[in-house]
Amino acid sequence: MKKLPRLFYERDTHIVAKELLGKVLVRKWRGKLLAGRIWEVECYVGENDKACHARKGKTKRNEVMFGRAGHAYVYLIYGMYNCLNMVTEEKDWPAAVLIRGLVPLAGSTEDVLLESTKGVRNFSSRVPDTLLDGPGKLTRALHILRAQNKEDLTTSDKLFVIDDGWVKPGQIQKAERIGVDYAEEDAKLKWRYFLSAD
DNA sequence: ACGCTGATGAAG
DNA sequence: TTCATCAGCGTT
Repeated sequence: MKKLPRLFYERDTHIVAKELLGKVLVRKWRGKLLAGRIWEVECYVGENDKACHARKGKTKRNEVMFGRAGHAYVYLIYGMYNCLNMVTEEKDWPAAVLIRGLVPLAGSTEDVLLESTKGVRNFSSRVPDTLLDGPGKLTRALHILRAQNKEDLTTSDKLFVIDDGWVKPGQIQKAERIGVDYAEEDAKLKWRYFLSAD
């Protein structure tokens, strides 16, 4: 199965976001394969988006968003959690898709995920269904840290996305982004996309 | 509803 | 150098 190519990411952020739903995020860590199906995402688009980290221009933290599409943007939030984004669109147009939720894949993957989270601080929840249902939780479970910032998802063997041919059930749902109350009128934009439970 | 936690960027 | 602010999570 092939990694999604550069051209997949080098498009309108909303198209990339919606097409990422149902794809499989793969992380290789210490010889283990950790994976989940992407279920919920959010768009952050350009310097005019008041919720986007690039709203005040390029900084050391967000510079990867200004680069080529297909790279990972990983940052620390609330001093405790890492968030994973996929950089989209053309160079110098800062935009990305935040990965908010995954569904563990059936079979051994769940066991591997559980095994990989043993001993991780604050990891009291051991139920697979609740392991990956938040942007900070999924990075914790897949061991995605700021060391993975700027990783090239189109060439990396440690972090990438594949299309396994799975077909989405029903329609893509749409809602306001979470936790962006500070973004004034942009807080109301329905730029969160997710699949409904089946 | 709140505490945890520390990088970030803006102010001084 | 200090300070308020966070794209969250878990427990009350």
